[in-house]
Amino acid sequence: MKSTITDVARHAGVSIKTVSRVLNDEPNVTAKTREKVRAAAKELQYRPNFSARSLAGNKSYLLAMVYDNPSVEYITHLQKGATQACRDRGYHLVVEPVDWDTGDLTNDIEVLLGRLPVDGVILSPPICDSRRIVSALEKARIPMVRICPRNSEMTTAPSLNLDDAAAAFDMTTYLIEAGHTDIGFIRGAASHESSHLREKGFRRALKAADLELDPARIADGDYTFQAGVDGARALLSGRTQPSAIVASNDDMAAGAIAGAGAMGLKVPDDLSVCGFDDTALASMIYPPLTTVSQPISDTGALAAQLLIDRMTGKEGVREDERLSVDYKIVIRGSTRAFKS
Amino acid sequence: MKSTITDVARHAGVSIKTVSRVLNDEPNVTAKTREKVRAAAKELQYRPNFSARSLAGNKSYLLAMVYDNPSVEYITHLQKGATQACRDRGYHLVVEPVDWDTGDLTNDIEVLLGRLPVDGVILSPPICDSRRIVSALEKARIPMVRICPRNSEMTTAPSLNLDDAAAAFDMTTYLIEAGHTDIGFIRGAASHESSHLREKGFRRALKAADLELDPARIADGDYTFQAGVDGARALLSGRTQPSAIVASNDDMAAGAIAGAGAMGLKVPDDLSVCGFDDTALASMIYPPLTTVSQPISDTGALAAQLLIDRMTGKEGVREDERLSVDYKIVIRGSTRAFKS
DNA sequence: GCCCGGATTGACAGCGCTGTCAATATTTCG
DNA sequence: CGAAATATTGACAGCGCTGTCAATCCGGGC
Repeated sequence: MKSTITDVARHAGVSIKTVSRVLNDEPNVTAKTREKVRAAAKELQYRPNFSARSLAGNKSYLLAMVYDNPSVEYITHLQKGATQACRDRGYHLVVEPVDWDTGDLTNDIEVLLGRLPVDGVILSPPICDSRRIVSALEKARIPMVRICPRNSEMTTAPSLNLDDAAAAFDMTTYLIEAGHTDIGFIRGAASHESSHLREKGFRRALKAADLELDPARIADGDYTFQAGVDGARALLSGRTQPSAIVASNDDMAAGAIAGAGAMGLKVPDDLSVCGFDDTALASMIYPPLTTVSQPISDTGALAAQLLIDRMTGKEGVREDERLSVDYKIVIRGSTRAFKS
Repeated sequence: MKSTITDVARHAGVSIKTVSRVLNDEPNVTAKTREKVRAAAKELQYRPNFSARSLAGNKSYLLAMVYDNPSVEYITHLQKGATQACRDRGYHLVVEPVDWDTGDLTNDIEVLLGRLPVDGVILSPPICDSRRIVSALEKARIPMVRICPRNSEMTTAPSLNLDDAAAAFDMTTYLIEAGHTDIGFIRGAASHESSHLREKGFRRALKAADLELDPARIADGDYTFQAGVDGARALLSGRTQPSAIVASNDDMAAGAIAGAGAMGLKVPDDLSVCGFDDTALASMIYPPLTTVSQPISDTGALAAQLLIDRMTGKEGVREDERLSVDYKIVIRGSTRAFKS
């Protein structure tokens, strides 16, 4: 039933090596031979054996995506994009959730590397900033791509960056242009680089518009709904209140809306609130969130692509790449022009 | 640097076959030999080569999880549980999102099967009900576990069921006991078996309490937020209004709350609303949802476990299993006792 | 027509492991 | 105590493929 490369070779009247060449798109095969082999393979419904290929060629055709659990949506989209890119190239994606806090991270990775010979690793935040993991991978000479790393100097491995600072800048500027001059900000988790970048963009936008920033207008947070509730409460309980709040992600924006509601403030009439990430939640709450949409799925695809092309020695892929992906501001119902 | 089984054998002064036996926990090795081999392996930091093992043993130590995109949370939790179970047993999980609607499902699967020799497949809803996929797997003799299949007769492969009907029954009964007698229901997507079971449980609970069901109290839906909005609008715009609504999932419950709000009804004072699944959303909206919590992650783990144990020929795993996993009703703020 | 260089093809040796089965050690029991 | 039964170990042949390198083929220049 299951045909091997030998069957195909016999069927096509060539050597197995030639069949191998055709299947791997190697050069030095005449068009005619190539055709003959393809036909034979097709007729026999031949599928190369994964393990044999891996063993002989010392490649696994497997990429691993290592992640803690930043946000289910984020991960799912990343995965979706990455799998798609893998599939197009004959690769597969193995998922490896690890535990940043409680688990034995290093051990997890060692087990992974030791046991499964993946050809490359996609590191999503905040894992991409684990020095131990990165250096373990470097030592094992396993190619990797880091997604939105906090510290881009840590390694020469390529990374994909969403320009969080620019996005936060644009979002804040949008509020300013809508007339808001007193704007609060709720920070994300300090362990994510995005938190810092978003805050930086926010500050820069105020400065660009010549607006003072009262330190009391910045509240700590950790990307959870509850942090949004608390953040809003902190920001709104002073003697004066900001007319808008920029939350560092959608969950916190939702929390901020809830928190404001609990204090009797209506969004967007009494307070504008905007989020970040354009998660499903953003359009599931009332009012729907004005937020920043980033192409997560494309990012995942790009990561896989980069990794594979790099291994395959494709052109145009230098060491040490820093790619940026697009974003856009999505304006919905949670923000409105300032009215005094 | 990288040690092979031969190195370990030499180091321990035994044959490679004996090393192999120790590593695979096979019988017929004396405790002393076993110890010696273990020590040697440890000292050399030996890691068996995945591909070689797969090739020689005709196993891949890989499970695939095939899914369409029912809900990101659902999938993420399923994955989390499954990976964990895999890791404990030396397996890995490959994710394979496929496109139920637009894509070429059969082709996707064939490519998967042909290219990657997975040892087993976990089918999540609604993929588990694709006759073509199931029979393709059967033909290829690849073990599978189906999660919440709609049609349990389709194959003898084991399946894991969340007892949706019982959960809906309990949830409805809870509302009835809280004094509600006029209860509306918003259906899930017809393509998911869960939708039908949840409706069945709802109906059964009414009957058990001797309550009439007005057909107008059932609204169609498809598990999306918008469907909840529309469903609520439909249910509430009649001459009389129900005092509670059971939505078939959390997203729709959130939609129902929004829809009711838009009509001037306050939840839970004017209307009780409950959801299903206990997604993160459930505690992120105001009021937080009364909902049904099901151990999705455990289900994923169980699925992987079942698959692996079955292949390994473990005891206590019969063909044709139908396992149920627990659920519990989580009462939060979106429901309250009926007041006339 | 003959020789040369490059293009094409094939023979063969593993990759690192497991399955088979035969060889050897150990135990059991009459 | 010896033979038979059983437990433990090892030799060896692949698994299906790719890398290496040698063999063969082809076209062009003289």
